[in-house]
Amino acid sequence: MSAHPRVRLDDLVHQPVRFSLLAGLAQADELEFRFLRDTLQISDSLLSRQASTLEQAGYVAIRKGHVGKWPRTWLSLTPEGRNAFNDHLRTLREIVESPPETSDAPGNEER
Amino acid sequence: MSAHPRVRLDDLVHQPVRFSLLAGLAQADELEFRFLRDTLQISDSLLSRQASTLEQAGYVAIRKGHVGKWPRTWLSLTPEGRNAFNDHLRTLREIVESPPETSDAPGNEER
DNA sequence: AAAGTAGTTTCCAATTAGGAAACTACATTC
DNA sequence: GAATGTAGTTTCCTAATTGGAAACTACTTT
Repeated sequence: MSAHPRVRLDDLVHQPVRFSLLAGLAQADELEFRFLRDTLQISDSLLSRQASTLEQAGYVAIRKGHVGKWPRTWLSLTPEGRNAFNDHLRTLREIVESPPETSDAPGNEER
Repeated sequence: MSAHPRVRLDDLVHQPVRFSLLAGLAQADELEFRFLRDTLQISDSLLSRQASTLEQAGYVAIRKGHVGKWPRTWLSLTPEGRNAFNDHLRTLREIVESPPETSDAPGNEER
């Protein structure tokens, strides 16, 4: 018996804040920390930690630079991050679309 | 400033076990408790609790009956459950598809 | 010196997930 | 009629997660 597709869902990707963050990055080369914080409507501390989490997982790259003299941080998706995100979307679709197996193989008669 | 679609995600729907359960029910009129337990590969206790959670939320109907003399339980989606699930899918797509707002409205100049 | 920018880290409370074990209620078997 | 099996349900418990607040770092401007 094969595993239910659910078990292939990536918790790191599934969590709504991170899912939205990755979805944003999947459509832009790079996004600013503050832009993400504002559009996702979360605190600095939360974004900072979620970004670190995703960076540690190898899903997101964090680039530090300056605009004028001010520090600034940009996030982008790594290739692995893009794969993880796309795989996750595929799995979600699979869960939504695959009909429940009627399992009328031998050995499943009513009792 | 309008809310990010993420905030419209329904936690009750989003959680992977419940998401998969609802996805299954969305494609079948009714499914047996044991069938769901086996295909989702979870313990009886977990399915029992998730089913109750979804029932209390009004998303799932639980029907008790007998097959021969043995008790049996079937789950089905209520209309509200179907709406909640479909809304959730719409929101997921919206998050995935809506490009990050470049927000070049006045007042967003570089510093 | 004080206040502001741009985050980061620590702290904390609240919630959740999920298995194990115990329990209910009825049916069958020895 | 005592033990065992079916079909769940409830209670117990541990581990992990979520997310804001507050404190902190480091540099800049007033």
